[in-house]
Amino acid sequence: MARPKNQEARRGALIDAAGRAIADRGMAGLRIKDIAAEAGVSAGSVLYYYPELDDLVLAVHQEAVENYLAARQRRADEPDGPVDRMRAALASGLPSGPDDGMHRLLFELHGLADRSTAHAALMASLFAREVALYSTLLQVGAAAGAFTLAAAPVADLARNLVAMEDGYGLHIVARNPSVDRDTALALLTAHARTITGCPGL
Amino acid sequence: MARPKNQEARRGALIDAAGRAIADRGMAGLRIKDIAAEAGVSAGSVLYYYPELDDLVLAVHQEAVENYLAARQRRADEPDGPVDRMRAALASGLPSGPDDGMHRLLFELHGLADRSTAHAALMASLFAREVALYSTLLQVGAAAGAFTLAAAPVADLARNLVAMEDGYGLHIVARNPSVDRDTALALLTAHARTITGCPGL
DNA sequence: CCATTGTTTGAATCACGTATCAAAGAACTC
DNA sequence: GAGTTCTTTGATACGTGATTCAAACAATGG
Repeated sequence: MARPKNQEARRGALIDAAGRAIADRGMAGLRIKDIAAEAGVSAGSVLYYYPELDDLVLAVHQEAVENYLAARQRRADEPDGPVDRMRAALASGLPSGPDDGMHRLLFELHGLADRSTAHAALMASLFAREVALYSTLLQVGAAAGAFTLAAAPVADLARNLVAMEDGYGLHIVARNPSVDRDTALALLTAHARTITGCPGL
Repeated sequence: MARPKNQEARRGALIDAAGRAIADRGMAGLRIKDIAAEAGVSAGSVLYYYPELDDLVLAVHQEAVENYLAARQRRADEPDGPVDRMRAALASGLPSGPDDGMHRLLFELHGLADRSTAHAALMASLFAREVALYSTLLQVGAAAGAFTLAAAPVADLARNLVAMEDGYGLHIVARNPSVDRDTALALLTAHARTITGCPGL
């Protein structure tokens, strides 16, 4: 036998390539040759590793969710103290601008959820984990005395934060001229200040 | 000469048909024959009225924005008193469920905004007018003494409401199992209670 | 009821992307 | 370096949807 090589690495490269292709052509305009070009191989090779294109897209979604979540967690863990951590978390949830690849990708994939339970599950998991992230931050901040939480379940406050984030993210990525990242962040932060009663945010 | 007939009506019918087709096949899967079938005509007829399919889609978007906004305004104007009006407004902003055609349509069209300035303008206009709707309600409620607004520009409070609404709407339409309409409405209402200081909401 | 012009259709054509496949190439074993 | 298997490619076949178009079909004016 022979050729035990790096199938795993190739798959990974294709996943990355497909992610880029989706982010800048959109799901609607996605062509196999774009993925191939992005990965620097021929169209045939893409099919060799992913005879079913849907599997590739699903892999892209999985990767994207994990990477995005890991990056947010990392950024939120970086600073010291609940206040700065909350600030970091808020900042990490909005696209850097209309061309933020990760957010573009996630919103595109998001759109598959209503017709695919697998994608719906990924989207739901992303949401749940973002909620968990905020829940923890709120809880810790309250315990440390930095936040005075409104009289509502922490999980509810967290869900509202994530929903607002998603809403603004959508508008930023869609190039709504009246919603740029900076104003969105300011508004989101203002909301966070309200629910935490923490003027330092 | 002859045949002065109802070109206008035909166009309208096609716009409706296209709207339905988009809502249930998605932009990605949109085929001219689906629109034709939905309108009960042949594919050729669709092209006869809209040689450029993009024009039809744009018309659909315009119609959708106007109709949606008009419906919201109507529902919000119906009750008496600022509190009930606010409640109606909040209820009118979320999809009735994952199959709410209007919301499905709007989110699909929303996705075109990043590659088309015309669509972006429509989306921005929708956002702005929803913000205006909430701004007015908040202002009136405050003037009437029903609301005690948080110390922030009314427009900012309104934008946050719309953003949260959009975020939840997205999840509902995408069939996130942990976000159904009823919980979303409860959470949105809780937020509205917080910023208005109005327990009656 | 004929002429004119707007409308509709279905068939034929075109364009483009996916899927198939045989042949060439590369890595590894012995 | 011969043999074997995995990998890659480019050419080709296939399918689907968009587009074109000539012919049939109405409605209206005279």
